[in-house]
Amino acid sequence: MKEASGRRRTVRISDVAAAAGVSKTLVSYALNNRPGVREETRERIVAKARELGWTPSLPARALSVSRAYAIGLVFEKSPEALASDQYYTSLMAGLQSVLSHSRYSLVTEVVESTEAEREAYLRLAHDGRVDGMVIVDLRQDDPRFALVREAGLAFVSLGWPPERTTMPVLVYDESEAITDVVKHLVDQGHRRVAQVVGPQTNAPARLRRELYQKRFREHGIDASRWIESDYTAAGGRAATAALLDADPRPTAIVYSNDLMAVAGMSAAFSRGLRVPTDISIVGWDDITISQYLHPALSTVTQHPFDDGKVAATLLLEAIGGQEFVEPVWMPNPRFVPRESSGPASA
Amino acid sequence: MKEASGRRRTVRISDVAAAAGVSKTLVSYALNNRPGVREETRERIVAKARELGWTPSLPARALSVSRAYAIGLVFEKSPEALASDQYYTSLMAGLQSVLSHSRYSLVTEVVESTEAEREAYLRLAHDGRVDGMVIVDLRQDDPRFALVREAGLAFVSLGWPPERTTMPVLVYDESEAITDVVKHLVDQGHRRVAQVVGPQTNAPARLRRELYQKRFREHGIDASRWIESDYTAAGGRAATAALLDADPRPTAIVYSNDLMAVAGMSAAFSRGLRVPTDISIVGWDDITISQYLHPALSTVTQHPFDDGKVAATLLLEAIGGQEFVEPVWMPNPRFVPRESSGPASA
DNA sequence: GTGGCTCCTTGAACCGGTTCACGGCAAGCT
DNA sequence: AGCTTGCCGTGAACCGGTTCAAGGAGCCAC
Repeated sequence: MKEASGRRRTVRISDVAAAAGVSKTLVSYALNNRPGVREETRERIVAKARELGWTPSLPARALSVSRAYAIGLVFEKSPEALASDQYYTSLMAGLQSVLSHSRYSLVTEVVESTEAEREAYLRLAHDGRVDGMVIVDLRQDDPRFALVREAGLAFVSLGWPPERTTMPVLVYDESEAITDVVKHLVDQGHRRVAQVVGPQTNAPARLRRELYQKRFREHGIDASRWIESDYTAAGGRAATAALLDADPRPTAIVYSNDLMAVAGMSAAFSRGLRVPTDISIVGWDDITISQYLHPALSTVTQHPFDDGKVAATLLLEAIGGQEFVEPVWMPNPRFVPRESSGPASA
Repeated sequence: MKEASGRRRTVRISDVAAAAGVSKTLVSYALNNRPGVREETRERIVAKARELGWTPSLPARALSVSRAYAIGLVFEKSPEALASDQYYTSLMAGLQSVLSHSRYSLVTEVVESTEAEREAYLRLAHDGRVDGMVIVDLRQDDPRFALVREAGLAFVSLGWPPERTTMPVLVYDESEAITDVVKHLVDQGHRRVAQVVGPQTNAPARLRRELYQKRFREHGIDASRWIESDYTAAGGRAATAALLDADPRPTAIVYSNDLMAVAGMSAAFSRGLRVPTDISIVGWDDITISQYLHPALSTVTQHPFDDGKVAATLLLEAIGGQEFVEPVWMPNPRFVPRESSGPASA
C-alpha cells in the first residue's frame, strides 16, 4: 500500500532480465544493438523492456560510460544584453530543435565576467555535466579553446577558432552583405558614413568593422569614423550622440546590431533629425521588431536558428568521434533595405 | 607517458582516502559534514581533498542519492515567439544568477506543441535529469501540475496553480498597474478603448483581460472591444488592423505585450494615423527597446529577472524538503506612461 | 577484570547501468 | 574422434560515490 502511493519504483535493467529469463548483460547488449545476441532473443528482450516501460537511468549510464548526454552553452553577457538580443535565444531554440530528437539535453549558464565564464566551463567539464560545448561570441585570443582542449570536451565553434582543430567550425561570409550595404549608401550619394561597432575584443565584431572600412575606402569614403560600443541600447544611443556632434555630421550610420541602431534613431529623433531624410540608419541582425519600426529599419538578416540547428548536429557528430577538417560555410547574411536608409541629405 | 598526455585521470574519493590513510567511507562523511568524524581527522581529509583537487563526480552522486542537481525549464513556444520576447530570457538569467552559486545547473528545452511539452516533462523526470521544474505561462487546467506530481518532482509555479500545493508559488497583482493605465486613459478623455490580448487558454492572459474589462466598466467604457492574439508581432498587427477598421474607431488600444503594441503602432502608421494624436497605444512588458521607440512606448514594467531569482531560490528550498503554504507576492508591475499615449482625439 | 557505553572508523552492499573475459555448445575441418 | 571456430550467453568487475551495520578502542563503573 505504502509502496504504491510512495515514490514510483522505476524499472531496472535487472527487472527486464528477470522477466525475459536472461542475464542483465544480455539485456544491455540487446537494447544497445550490440552483436552477439540471437535475433529472436533480442526481439523478446526488447518486447519485454517495452512492456515494462523500461528507460535507461541517465546517471547510471553516465557513470559507466563517462558520458553526460548533454551539451553546454555559456553566455558571458549581462542579463540585460542577453535578453535584448534575439540572436542568442534563436540560437538556443535552433540547438534544441535538434537535441529534442536525440537523448541529449542543453545545459545553459549565464555569467557576467570572463572569470565566472572560466569557472562555469571548468565546472561543467569537471562535474561531467556535459560532453561538449557550443562556443559563441568569439573573442581575441579566446581562452575558451584552451579550456575545452584541456578538459577533453568536444565543441563546435561559431566563428573561426584561433587554432587548428578537428572539431566542427561554423563560419559565414559577411563581406557580401557589407558590400551591398555600402553600395546602397554610396548609390544614394552618401559620402560621410560612420560606424557604431561592437566590443573590439570580440573577434567577429572586429572583422565586421574592418570589412566595412575596406569597402568605404574603396569608394573613397573616410573610414576612420567609428565608435566602439557594447551592443546595448544605452551604448548605441551614447555613441550616436557623439557621432552627431561632429561638425560635418555623417549622413549615414551603420550599426553592428539592431538594438544600437534603434537607440541611434531615437538619439537622432530627439535632436529633431528625420530618418532617413536627414540621416540614414542601417542595423545588423534583423530582429523581429525591426520591420515594424517607423521607419522600418534597414538591416542585415542572419540565421541564428539555422546556425543552432547545424551547430547541434555537428556537435553531436563530434561527440560521436567524427573529425572535421573543413569549416562549414553557412548561408551568408543578407542586406535588407527598408525605410531607414535613403538619399543623402545635402 | 601515454597516460599523462591522454585522458586526464580524475581524482576519485578513494584516492583521497588512500592519501589521507583512511577509508573512503570516512572521506565521504568528512566531506559531507556528517557527524561521527573526529574534528582533527576531518580537517586532515578536507585538506588532502583540496590538495588533490578532488570534486565529486556528479553522475556517481546522482546515481547513489537519486538526485540530478539540476532544474528544468521548458518553453512551449515557437522559437520566433521565444526569441522576440525578452521576458523569458530575463527569467532565465535570473534563475542562473542563483544557480551559479549552488551546484545546480539549468536544463532548458524549447518545444512547439503541448504534446512535445508533455514528452519533455516525462523525459526530464524519467531520466532523472532534473530535481525540479520551473513552471511558467500557466494555462487553463494546466496539465503540467499533474505531470510533476506524478513524477514526484519539486516545482515552482509562476502564477496561481490550479490545485493546492506545498510547493512554492510566485504571484503578483496586476490590478494596480491596470487601474493606473485605465485612469491615465480616462483622464485624457478616452472613451473608446480596445484590447489586444494574449491567448485566452493562458490563465494570466485571461485574468489580465478581465481586470482591464472590470476597470473599463467602472468608468462606463464599453469593455467588449477586445481581440485575442498570440503575442507575436504579426498577430498584433493583424488584430490592430481589425480594430482600426471599426467605424467609430477606438481612440486607444492596450496590448498584452510590447511586441504586439509595436506592431500595432506600425499598423496605425501605415494608415496615416499619428500616435498618440490619433490613437494612443499602451503595451505591457517594457522591453528594452520600448523607451527608444519613436514615440516611446507607454507600457507596464515587470521584473522577470527578479522573478527568476526568487523562483530559483525557492525551488532549491523546495527540493531540500521545505514546504510552502503561502504564495510569495512579488513586487507589482508598474505603469510607465511615455509618449505613445496622450489626449484622446476628437 | 569484566560488562557496557560512547566515539570513531571501516568493510561491504548498493545505486543501475556497461563491458571484459570466459564457458558451453554445435558446426566445420582434418 | 579430436580440434578449432563462431555464436550465444553469463558472472563478475567496474564507474564513483553514499550508507548501513558492525567492529575496535578507550573509558568508566561495578
